[in-house]
Amino acid sequence: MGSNRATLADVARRAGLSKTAASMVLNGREGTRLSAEAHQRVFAAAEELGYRPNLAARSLRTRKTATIAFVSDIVATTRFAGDLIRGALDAARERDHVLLITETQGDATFEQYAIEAVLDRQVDGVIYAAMATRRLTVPPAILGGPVVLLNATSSDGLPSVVPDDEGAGRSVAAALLELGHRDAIALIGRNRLKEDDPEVSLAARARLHGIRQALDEADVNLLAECFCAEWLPEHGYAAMRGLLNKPKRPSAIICMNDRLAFGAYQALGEAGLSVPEDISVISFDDDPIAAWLRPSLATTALPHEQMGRRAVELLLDGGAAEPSLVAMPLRRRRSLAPPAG
Amino acid sequence: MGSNRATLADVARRAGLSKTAASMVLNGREGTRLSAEAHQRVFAAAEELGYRPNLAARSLRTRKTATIAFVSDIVATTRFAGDLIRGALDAARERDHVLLITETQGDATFEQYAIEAVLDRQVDGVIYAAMATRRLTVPPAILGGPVVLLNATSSDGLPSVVPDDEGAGRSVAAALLELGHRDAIALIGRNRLKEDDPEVSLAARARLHGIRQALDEADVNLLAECFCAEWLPEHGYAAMRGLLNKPKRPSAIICMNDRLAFGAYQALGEAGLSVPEDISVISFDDDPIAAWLRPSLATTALPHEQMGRRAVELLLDGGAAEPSLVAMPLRRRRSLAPPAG
DNA sequence: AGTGGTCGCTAAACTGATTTAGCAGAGCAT
DNA sequence: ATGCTCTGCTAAATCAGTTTAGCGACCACT
Repeated sequence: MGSNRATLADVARRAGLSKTAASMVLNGREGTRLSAEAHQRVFAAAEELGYRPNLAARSLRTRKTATIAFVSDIVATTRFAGDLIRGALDAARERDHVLLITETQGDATFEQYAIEAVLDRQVDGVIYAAMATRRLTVPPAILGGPVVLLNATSSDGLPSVVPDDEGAGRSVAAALLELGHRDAIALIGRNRLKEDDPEVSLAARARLHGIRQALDEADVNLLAECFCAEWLPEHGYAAMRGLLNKPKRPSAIICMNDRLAFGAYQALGEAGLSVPEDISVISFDDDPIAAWLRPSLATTALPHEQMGRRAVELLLDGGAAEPSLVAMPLRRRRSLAPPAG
Repeated sequence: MGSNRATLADVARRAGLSKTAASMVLNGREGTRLSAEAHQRVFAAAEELGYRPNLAARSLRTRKTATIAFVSDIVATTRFAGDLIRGALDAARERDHVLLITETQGDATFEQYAIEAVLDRQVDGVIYAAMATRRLTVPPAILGGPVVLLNATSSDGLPSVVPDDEGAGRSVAAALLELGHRDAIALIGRNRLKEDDPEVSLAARARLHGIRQALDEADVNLLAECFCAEWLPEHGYAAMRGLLNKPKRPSAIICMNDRLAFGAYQALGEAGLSVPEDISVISFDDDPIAAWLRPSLATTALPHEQMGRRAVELLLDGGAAEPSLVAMPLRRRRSLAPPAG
């Protein structure tokens, strides 16, 4: 692609100057003593020839490629990935960079390949992204240059970007307390594995912690806590059915994510109960289905686009090594109401 | 990143040979007359030094970068995008290529920028992808090299990859006919704009055509056809309510996509009707929600991963200029049953 | 002895930029 | 006239590969 493009030498020749002069003018180098007229001639020549520098040649010399690698474990299985990438893409464009994307699929061989591929291309930095917020170990090979962890933390003291799940937990609990819910709040989605193993999830523990903190402050205890093997609709459905079989019916449900809430809605619908008149529901993530549900589901949004953007900013503009928390905004929707009379 | 890496000159020196020899051996050039022993020494030296070629230097000379640009309008933000990208990523890796991703957001300025950015980086080819299957005009700037259209066609006679929506329409109708549905099949999701303007959508027209074709062959007419301004749950909900208000209740519903079907489910649930005992539902796309619904929704899957893969294959291995259709497999799920006796 | 061919290998050019080191000429002071 | 600085610019090296052209040694044949 893009053969027969004008080179710097062409520009210099047309301007009647040397390559050196042309290079300096086009790069806006300060402290050079080229005349105003020389500047004019170079700019004019570049313009006329439609000159665009050959970045391969430039980066051979400068070791900069204006390219960032976005290495992730699994892009495809979650549709949140798109927003992460989009945020990164936007921020990269603003800084005149592009994104080289690779996926490891959690496979060591693929990871090895992905890392070699990006290092061979001399990227200026690596964003190492995880699809589930978790702690991980960064492959040593990429530590030679700038690295930012996205949706993950590590023990290497690298800058990282993660959502503020604990804050989200507090918001969620506060939203219910505010409406007057107190002693009949149930929680769906406890999960030992996710809560105890930071390499599986950091979100579960943080969300739970935030919820507990806000409830404790108001001196409120949870009515019930349901454990779920996974955070999928079918588990939310089963948990909700279980709750409805108990003597005391909850006035509000907190689901650990929107898919669980979706399942809970199904169980409530079958039981002939209506949201929010009979039971309020609130959850986490702001999955697209949250807005599609009837009634629309109140939730706290994972700020993926902002996170992607922040990661690029940290990488290129530099930033502290401690984790950078991105707020999860509360989306108040129709699934919330004060407890029934 | 990756400074102090061994260079070809280092390898050559260690092997006691010239750069030329080392280059030829490592590239497996045929017709060269280097001794077996020279080969050994070069390979050993490269291995020992952990040599990896500097791709910037190589591509400066060869004008190949082993990099493909993935330029899309707003693909990266939709939940299907992940699969498109993943398929492309996999196929690219198999051929030792990587993907440079940019997004135009349908904005001419961004598109200009994206195209310059990838051309400046001397990519070996461009995959130009659209979020909605449609006809579009390719920016002339990228026509200098290989281009493949993904989820789109154009009048430029470029190779392209699109889903077989017409075939999917036939499968959907056939699935219902097979179960015995005949005179009470309703369609939700007619839309003039999508059907008539190929720059908006190619899917609507093709799906409709496929459905009609299969029904005509069986000499069956649609009971009703509902027009929807958009293909979102709320529109499916409204359309379904409208259908239930009519004297003759349909035995089966075809929705033009899963989001419409989701809305239809909501209306059916409120009306106290059950799927599939009272009404069968089938649709298009295989959105993740299709499997989460209760009962799970039968649908035809958009083969995004395969499409992404095919696009890379066409680009690198060459292929015919006519559109390459990728089959949309039917997912038989619980929302289908014979019409109620 | 001279010629031609093959074998195994290398020197040097080349890709297109950036960057270092330095040159020619003008102006000024001594 | 000499030395000095300043101005405005350029030659050449450099980055790390690929590729072209060709060299010296050895052998066979006339």
